[in-house]
Amino acid sequence: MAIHNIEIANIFNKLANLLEIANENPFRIRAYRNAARVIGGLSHNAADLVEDGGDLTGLPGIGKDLAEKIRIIVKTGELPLLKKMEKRVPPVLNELLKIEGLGPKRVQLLHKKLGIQNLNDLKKCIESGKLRKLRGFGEKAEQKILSGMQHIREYSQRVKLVDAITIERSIIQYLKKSKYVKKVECAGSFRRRKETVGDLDIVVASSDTKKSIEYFVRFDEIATVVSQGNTRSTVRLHSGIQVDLRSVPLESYGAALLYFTGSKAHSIAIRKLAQKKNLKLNEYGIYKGNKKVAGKTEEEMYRQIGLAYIEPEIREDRGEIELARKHQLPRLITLKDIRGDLHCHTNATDGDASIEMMAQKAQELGYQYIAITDHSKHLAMAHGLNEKRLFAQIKLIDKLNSKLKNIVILKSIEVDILEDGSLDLPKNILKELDFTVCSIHSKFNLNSKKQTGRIIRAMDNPFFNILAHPTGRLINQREPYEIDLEKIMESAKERNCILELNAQPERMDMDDIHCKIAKELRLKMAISSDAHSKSQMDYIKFGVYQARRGWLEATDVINTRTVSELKKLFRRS
DNA sequence: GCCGTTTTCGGCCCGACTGTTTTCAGTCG
Repeated sequence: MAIHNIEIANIFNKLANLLEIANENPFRIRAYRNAARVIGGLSHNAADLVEDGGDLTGLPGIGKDLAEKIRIIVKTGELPLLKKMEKRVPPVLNELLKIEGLGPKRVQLLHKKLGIQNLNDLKKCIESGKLRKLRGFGEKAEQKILSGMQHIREYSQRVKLVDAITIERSIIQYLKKSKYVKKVECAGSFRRRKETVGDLDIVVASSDTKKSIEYFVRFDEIATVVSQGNTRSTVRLHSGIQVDLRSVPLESYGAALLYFTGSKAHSIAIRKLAQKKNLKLNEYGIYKGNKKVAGKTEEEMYRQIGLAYIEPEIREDRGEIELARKHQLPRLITLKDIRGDLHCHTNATDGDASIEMMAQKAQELGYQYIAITDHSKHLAMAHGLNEKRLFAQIKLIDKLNSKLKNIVILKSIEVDILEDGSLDLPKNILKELDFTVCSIHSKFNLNSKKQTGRIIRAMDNPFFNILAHPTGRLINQREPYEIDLEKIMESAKERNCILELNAQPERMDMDDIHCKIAKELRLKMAISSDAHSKSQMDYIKFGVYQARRGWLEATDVINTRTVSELKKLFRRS
């Protein structure tokens, strides 16, 4: 069984937690956490690298020892040191760490002094008053732990970006009304446009940081104020999401924005870079001795440590710092580069607008073209098109095209890839289309070899153009189906096929890491809304965010091209 | 456990808030 990067990262994180509870060397613990982050953020499978006999010690923070441990995990699926630690420290203590307010030191104390092994023990100790007798615990701690125990599961899921946006908007609108707030922006993974966010990190520039915090905690969507100081505050909203607000003077705004945008890996890397140049970098600025040399803007901060400005979406320590040093960063695609949408449904199947209405929306967005891609007959529940109905739709589009001036409607279909790898409609009708979008809507549970083979066989069909939502995953709902995505990308490249970046907020399929791999393979991608209504065509922006996170430039994305360029691309031979 | 153009030993990113303490450890980001 193949070991994924995330599993290696989980093992190291678990080990780090146990070592911490066992009071081991904090720097050794940090080394494991760092390794977990590095492996978790890799764009290729560490397991493949091990199988190919590659050298892992080239990775930052991975030395001889960790490389060997990774090799053992890949070969055996487990790590002896973790087993050993689990004998020393009951692994259930790992669970206690998930309670807000409980860290390794206190969990260790609870285990040692009160013999607490699980949540139930902990609850009993609080009820019997044993807990507050412990040094360092009091009444407040009791309450915090009790409420923390209830929220372990409730808040564990990350929020989709599309949902976070509406919450962010209302916080920002509220803050902008205060006279103490000069500038405000949501930083963190929200600003990096990750597909999901854990919490919202708001950065404020203020003439009076204390007053701005006092204003913030009066926001009417707040359920509880977790902490409140002169420069920062943490709150929990009624929606369940946590919001951290940080308020700094205007001259430190850039530094605070940089610091709280992260990612953590990026922040640490640039901090180390500053240190090498004998500078100190923190959330207030860059300091040469006691003298502040930057802080007001992010541009100034980057410049001061010898880097070009790095867009938030790629601040992940995945090679961007080295390129910024050489001024060779990619010119990331923007929404303005998009000239059309290549995946849209109408009320002929499961959409809710007509072809004309969708075309009108495309014009409003400033597009040059829109492709109509309704479902094919196999998807009966969506009333998929058979040959006859598709033929009628083709005729209708021809008629509309002869009438319409500023927009071209491309004839297409989202055709099902059947279990044997054949397409759901015969070639004699597919050849009447401008191109096809092909996708899997059934038999999600085939094993990797079968599922991968199914897709590659489909690509052998000369009328196959774009593979839609390549992994089928639904964020927080459904795992990707088992496929060898890298093999599919290579096969697509060989056959002049294109992969879709599906911009539906719950799909965001492919993810950032695979977009970056596609770019490295020089494989072209299409960013598509998969809209089922006029308003959903706006989802294209989520696709652009994801593409930017995957380092894509306009040239990597086919729907930045003109109609005639596209038509040439779709002729595979 | 990692790392090195001051180092193969002795450092390791940095600061805020809370609660319980009476000067600071623990936790968090």
